Amino acid sequence: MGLTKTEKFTDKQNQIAQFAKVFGHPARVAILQHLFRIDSCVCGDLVLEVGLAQPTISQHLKELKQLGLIKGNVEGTSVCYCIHKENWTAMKEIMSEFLDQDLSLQQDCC
Amino acid sequence: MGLTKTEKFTDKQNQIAQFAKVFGHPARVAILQHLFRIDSCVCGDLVLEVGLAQPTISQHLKELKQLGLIKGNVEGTSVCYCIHKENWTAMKEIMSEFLDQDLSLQQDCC
DNA sequence: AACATTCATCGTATTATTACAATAAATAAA
DNA sequence: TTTATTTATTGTAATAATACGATGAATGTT
Repeated sequence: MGLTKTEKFTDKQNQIAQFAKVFGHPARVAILQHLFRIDSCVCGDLVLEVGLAQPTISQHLKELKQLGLIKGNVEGTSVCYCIHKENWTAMKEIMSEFLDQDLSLQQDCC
Repeated sequence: MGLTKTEKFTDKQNQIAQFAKVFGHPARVAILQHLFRIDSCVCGDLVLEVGLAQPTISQHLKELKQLGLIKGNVEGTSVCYCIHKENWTAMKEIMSEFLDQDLSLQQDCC
């Protein structure tokens, strides 16, 4: 069917998956890393930086924006993007809770 | 096209995306959480726990195994799965480096 | 106003992912 | 050996994701 059965899972599980999915493409990872590296906001040079076509970058930016991880600000003819600090921190909280589960209890039976 | 242009990105970026992608489905999140919760290994009751069909679970387990995040051990007619501790720790290292980028330098111009 | 620049959106081809029925493979139990 | 149990694999239908050309929208420049 190709349709994720969201209703079978908890809100938390769906939320983790949603964040993870947006990081599940190297272009979006590259975009975010670039936004972190450049301490001011950045616009269309992401196209040059990442090396994909402009509509493709725009599409990836849209997904990052929809999840709230970045903000976009129109500045004249270009658009300035940056990390959404508060939301990034909130996301990190959720992802860390998942990633940092206690391994010491694990039996490693295999 | 629908084909990720892996060659445009660094190994690190592709690796981050690959780990993130496997967490990008709530069923796999649920499977991993269950493997963490149960301090011994677990087999086919993941089907009951998660609520998807057996071939679907088997497919998700395969992906987690291929990335090295879980191990599977045949025990009689059933298979015992558990977290691969070392690889999980290594993955966490890589993901943390990405998630924990320094926000304090960010200008928040938008 | 006319043109240029930058980004978003639309349309669409291609590939990937998800889910499951059917079936095979492997082992245990009778 | 036959039967049951458990998991993996195969095949396939349906949906999602990726990428980009073409085009539109918005603003700046001349």
